[in-house]
Amino acid sequence: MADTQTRLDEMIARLRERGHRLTPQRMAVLRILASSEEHPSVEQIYERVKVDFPMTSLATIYKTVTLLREMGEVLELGFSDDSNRYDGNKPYPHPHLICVKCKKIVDLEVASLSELPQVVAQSTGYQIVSQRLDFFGVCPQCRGK
Amino acid sequence: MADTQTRLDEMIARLRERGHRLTPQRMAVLRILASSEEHPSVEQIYERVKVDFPMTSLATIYKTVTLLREMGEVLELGFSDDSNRYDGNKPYPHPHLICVKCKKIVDLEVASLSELPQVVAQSTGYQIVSQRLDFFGVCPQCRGK
DNA sequence: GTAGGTGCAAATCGTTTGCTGATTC
DNA sequence: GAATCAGCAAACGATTTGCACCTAC
Repeated sequence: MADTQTRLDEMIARLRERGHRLTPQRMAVLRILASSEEHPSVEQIYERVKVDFPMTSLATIYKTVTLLREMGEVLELGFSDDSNRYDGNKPYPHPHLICVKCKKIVDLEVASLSELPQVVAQSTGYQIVSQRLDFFGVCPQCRGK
Repeated sequence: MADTQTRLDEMIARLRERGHRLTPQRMAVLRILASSEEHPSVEQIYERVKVDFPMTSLATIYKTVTLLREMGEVLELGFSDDSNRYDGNKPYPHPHLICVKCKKIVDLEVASLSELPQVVAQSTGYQIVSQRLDFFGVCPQCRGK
């Protein structure tokens, strides 16, 4: 994975290109998304931003995250029964492993998964544009309890 | 796939076992879920039930679908940005192919996908309890336009 | 007869939007 | 200085819930 600073600079550059402003609140959101491994929810980003900027509103976090999603700089993992989660490190579709107990989400590195889109496209005639590969389970930490 | 009547009888039996009643509205929902290939939304089920029972309310459909989901007799495909979709034929997790244009959802039969849970479990130490494998693309019909 | 179901309306919850005043460039 | 952004509150849309009446068993 690219290091945090590089990714942060990348996102900043993309925003500037598009003529967007870099407010302190927005910078805080970018920093969290560039550095976090745990695929935070908007609410979690909000709580962390509030430490430095207590006046920040939830709507502002939503607006920045939505903007980044539309720019393709953040991957949204939507859940119909829970808050959506966001990945600013690898903003393209990739497999995830989700703990049903602690809700932790980690990236899943399994070589055979990367060829799936082509296999599916060939065997179905669909033009594959995206994918969502989630495995739900109990993580080793939660199993121990 | 089991034929519609068999699946319908199965669901009816499971409800009876649990002491649930078979009202006309509920029967209509069961029939739709047992027979439909297209993974209908609650709203779509509602529209079809209303043809025969115009007094039916949306809440009733929701309650029946929720009951069946909790019993494990229906698979819920949740979408954070759209209505959830339901599969009463194969109520266990399996891969789907989703057309991003017409929203059609079809089952995806690719042999290599079925071994994935074990592979993931072994390589990660997680105890896999479920999965969600969705491929998004443009179906052949929509590509033609 | 009674537990469970229906229909209606109100509540919920994550997310989005409209607007006004503030701020970045 | 002007366009964009922040903050607030209200709106949204899918789903859930509370409750009074009804009906399958």
